[in-house]
Amino acid sequence: MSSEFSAEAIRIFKALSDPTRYQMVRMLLNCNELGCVEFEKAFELSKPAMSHHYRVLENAGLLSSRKEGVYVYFRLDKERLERFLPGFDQAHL
Amino acid sequence: MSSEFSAEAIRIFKALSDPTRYQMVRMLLNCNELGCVEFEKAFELSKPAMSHHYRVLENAGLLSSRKEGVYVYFRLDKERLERFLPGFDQAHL
DNA sequence: TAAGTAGTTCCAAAATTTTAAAATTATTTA
DNA sequence: TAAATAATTTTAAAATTTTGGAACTACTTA
Repeated sequence: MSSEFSAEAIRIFKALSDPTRYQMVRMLLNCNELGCVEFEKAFELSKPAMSHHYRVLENAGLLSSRKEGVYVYFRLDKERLERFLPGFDQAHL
Repeated sequence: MSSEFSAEAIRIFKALSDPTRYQMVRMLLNCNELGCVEFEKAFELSKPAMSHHYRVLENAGLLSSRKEGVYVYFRLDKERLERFLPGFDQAHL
């Protein structure tokens, strides 16, 4: 396994090692798509804090975002999740 | 999925989110058992730093240790790893 | 028993991560 | 165009993690 893969794996583990982000990913396992509004409702954090978490997950390649007007929606890259963490969806909900 | 599980999962992701510890676990996927001597040879870190990493992995329940005389050896709890990260061994080496 | 080696614990520092206030950007609508 | 709202970026602070020196514990052996 290449060291390039390792770097990616580490970024993914780091992304999932925060309770907020771990929960966000779990929420996205159920829903096809979720918006900032939903996430901000679920976690009692400021917008900048939430924005930071979106970015960490996006940088790990786990989230993609879509803008609809003034709202932003996120999707989970389940294929990538499955590649690095096969069976995550089964084990973690 | 219980919140107790989540807390455990987070501890496991945190444990694996450090490059040294991630590599340690990968080394243990191959070897049945490895000693501090081997780990200290593999990573250019001080003994206290290595000791810290052993503890983080043990607290996550991923490592168990055995003392033989003055030497300490570690084993990976593959069952636990499989429970929280099914297929980790396949995906990560 | 004294000396030596392996590993841990204590402590403080350096580095990183998490957080939110303030300012900014982008979009909608009055 | 001006006002309002959603989200991001900048900046700085608080919190956590990583690291290693010094001191300590445990075990072996001379």
